[in-house]
Amino acid sequence: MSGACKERIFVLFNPVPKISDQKRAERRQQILNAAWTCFQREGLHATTMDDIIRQAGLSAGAVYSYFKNKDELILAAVTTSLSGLSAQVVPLFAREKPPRPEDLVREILQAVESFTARDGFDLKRIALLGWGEAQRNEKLRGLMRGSYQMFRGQIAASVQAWQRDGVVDAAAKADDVAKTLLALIFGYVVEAAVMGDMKPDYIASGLRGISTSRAAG
Amino acid sequence: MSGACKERIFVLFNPVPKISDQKRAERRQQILNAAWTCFQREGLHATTMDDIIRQAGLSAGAVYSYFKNKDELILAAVTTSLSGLSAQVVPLFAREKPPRPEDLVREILQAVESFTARDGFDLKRIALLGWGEAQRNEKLRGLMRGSYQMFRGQIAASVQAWQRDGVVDAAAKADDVAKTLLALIFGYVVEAAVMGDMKPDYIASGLRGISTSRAAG
Amino acid sequence: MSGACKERIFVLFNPVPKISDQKRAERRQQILNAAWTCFQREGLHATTMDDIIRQAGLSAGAVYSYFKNKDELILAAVTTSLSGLSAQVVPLFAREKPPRPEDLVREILQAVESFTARDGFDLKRIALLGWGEAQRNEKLRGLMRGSYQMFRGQIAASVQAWQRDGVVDAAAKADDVAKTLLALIFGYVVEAAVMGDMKPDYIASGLRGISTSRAAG
Amino acid sequence: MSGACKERIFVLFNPVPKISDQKRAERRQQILNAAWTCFQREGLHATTMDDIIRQAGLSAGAVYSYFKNKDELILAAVTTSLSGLSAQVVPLFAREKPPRPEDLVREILQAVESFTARDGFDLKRIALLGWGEAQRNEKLRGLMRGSYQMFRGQIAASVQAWQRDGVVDAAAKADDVAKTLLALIFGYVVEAAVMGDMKPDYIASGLRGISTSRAAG
DNA sequence: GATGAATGAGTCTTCATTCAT
DNA sequence: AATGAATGAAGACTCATTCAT
Repeated sequence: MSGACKERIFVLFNPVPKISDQKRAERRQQILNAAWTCFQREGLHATTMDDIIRQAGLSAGAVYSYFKNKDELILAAVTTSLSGLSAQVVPLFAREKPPRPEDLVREILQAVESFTARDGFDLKRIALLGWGEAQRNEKLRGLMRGSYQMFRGQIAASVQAWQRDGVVDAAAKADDVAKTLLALIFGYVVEAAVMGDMKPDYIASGLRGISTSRAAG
Repeated sequence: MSGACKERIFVLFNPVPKISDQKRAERRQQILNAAWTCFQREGLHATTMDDIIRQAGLSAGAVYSYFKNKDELILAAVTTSLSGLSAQVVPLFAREKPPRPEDLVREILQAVESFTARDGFDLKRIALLGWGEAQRNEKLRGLMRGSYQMFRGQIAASVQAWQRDGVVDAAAKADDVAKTLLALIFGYVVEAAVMGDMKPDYIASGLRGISTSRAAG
Repeated sequence: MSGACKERIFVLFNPVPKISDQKRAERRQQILNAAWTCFQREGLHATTMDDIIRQAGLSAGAVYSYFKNKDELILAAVTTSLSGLSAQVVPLFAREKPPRPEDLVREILQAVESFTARDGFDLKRIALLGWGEAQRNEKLRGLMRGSYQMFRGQIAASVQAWQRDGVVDAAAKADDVAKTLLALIFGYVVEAAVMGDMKPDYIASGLRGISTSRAAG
Repeated sequence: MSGACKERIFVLFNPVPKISDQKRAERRQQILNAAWTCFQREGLHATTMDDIIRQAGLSAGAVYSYFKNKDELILAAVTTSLSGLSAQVVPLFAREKPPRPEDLVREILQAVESFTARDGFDLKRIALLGWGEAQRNEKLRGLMRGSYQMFRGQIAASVQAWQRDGVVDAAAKADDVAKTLLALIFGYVVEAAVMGDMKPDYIASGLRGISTSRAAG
């Protein structure tokens, strides 16, 4: 046995070929991108693992080394888009004083738009699919509720600030207003996905229209 | 007794075994109910035909004699719930003068609730799944857009009435307000399905809260 | 109970509606025609009972009252065409003296053509399918062999007549010649069905060509 | 020993699991053999994919990775046997001078026999089934016609050689003779498959018998 | 670590046949 | 006798996942 050969064998048994953490993260993201592309095109369950594998340009084994099974990939695809969106929205609530309701909503929707518009597809559709999936997937539902609960809380805080400033009726229940604004945001996502003719400005404009005048008939 | 006799003769000369139209309609509805139950429990594509067949208590062949294939059953399940809902909502717009925005929205949401609450399940979930499916099913998307377009038009007409009465800013674009209110309705469905803690009143209350006071900071 | 009613009931239990034998035979033929049409279009096993039922313009029950099951219908369709063909060909052998080989073959092929050309389809195709089916259906194979055995015998008798007249080499084995001529007839059916450019005259002409001259190279 | 070492390193850098082309071809042939066995036993459409899968000793998925669907497998089974047979027959026409008609026919039939006799079954039956299938399968019919057209052309060339040598009447139409000889070959296949008592020699003998003597009655 | 061929349980759908009316 | 709705076993095909190389 020659020295050169020994070296080689050493290489064989040494865990050197380990991919760097960064490389791993990139690969994972590559798979998630492929999954998003396929999911938004075909839906969560009508997409096959093979669709995703081919879209990612990897081998089956490779994909399965990043995600244990399809359910986990679905979960990751939905929650990642959820958390990514949260990350975009959170800073909007960090300001000392929130802008007027219609402006806050517009900013949130713009954040949604800027985060969801991927090259070639639209993450809003993933949200839509995710909501449907949450009906049957307890884990996802739990994650989702937690995330939205937090979001609602932040909106409610803004509402209270508005109430202090007289922008919103002090007698209103802040929680109801928060639920209403969250519905507006969710509804925007649906309407944009289904009808296709939506822009954040329309909602801002509509919201201003409703809340401006106030004489009873 | 000639009655019994007549019956027999009727049988003799009438090659009957054709099922009555009413019976057919009932059977169809029975299958649709089974499909709704399964779909809202498992999602559109994760539900198997066998699930539906067993839930309906029929044979495979029987189900397939009412719906050509799974896609058609999905289409029927979604569009039927869509049109059923329309039927509930349309009368609300038939009145000479619409109630105030928050009241109209509350009534619409109540109609949604009363239509969607089936024994044991909730058609709002079907709507959610239907929106997701519309992303990949052109026919469904077309049907859905037509239906919602009409709905929007009716809301816009109410908005114009409100503008005449000074309830809504006359300078607002009625279409934007209509889009906003539709978003609110869609969003309510999502939030109710995902979070589970919604009632029409919350939205009515929240909407009133937003629109009452009006002094800038 | 009125008298009229009794009469009616009498009618009910009396086996009057019995269809006449002739009517029955006509119905049977109607079904066979439908089966032939479907079989030659789609093949024996790719044809469904429903195809035949619809083609015959009858109900499932009606068809099943004439043929116990699909296998029996296949058997009847093939053997009927077989025996029908036999009936056409037999008279050709009844003459005291057979015409020359090429003429006998031509006549047989013409009989095949005239029997098989139905309006809109071609029973030669049924023969083709029948031969294939005989590979797996013992009963059909037995029937077929018997029929062809008899046919061969009649050809062999003609061959012996030819040999007495010096038209065929007296040293030849009559059975071999008979087998050869039968092959020619079968082959014509195949070639006509597959290639589509065949006429009895071509075979007669070819046969004459082969058998005329006789100098070795 | 560095040999073992080299091997390992080769494995390390070469992402192999792709099956070799030869292995693939073998697998394909294994499936085709299984299909032939099943088809000739049960017919094309009465054979189930499961029959073939079990006969091949493979899994469903494996078979489907070689043939897209049943129709493609049928097509491949028939055309492969067609082209395999062609390959056997073509050399017989490559000689400068064709043997006498009965000898050429005998040689062709012997080639048919030697090619079609597989261990345990007989490809002639596949030909029979293929002819039936060609009635309903346009693609197969096209392939088949092309192949037989070419075959006919080669026979016609032999006929012309015979005519130059005075073996066949110079006045005969070479095409008719070719069609006749092709019919003889097809018919042999049918008669052998259906009656079971055929040998190439019988046809050769019969053909000689017909063509030897020539005095009219 | 990486590959992609192989597996086989599971899915959709058809269709021969029956039988209540 | 006649009908055609209903049955459900069986067939074609897919696809998530594994594992030998």
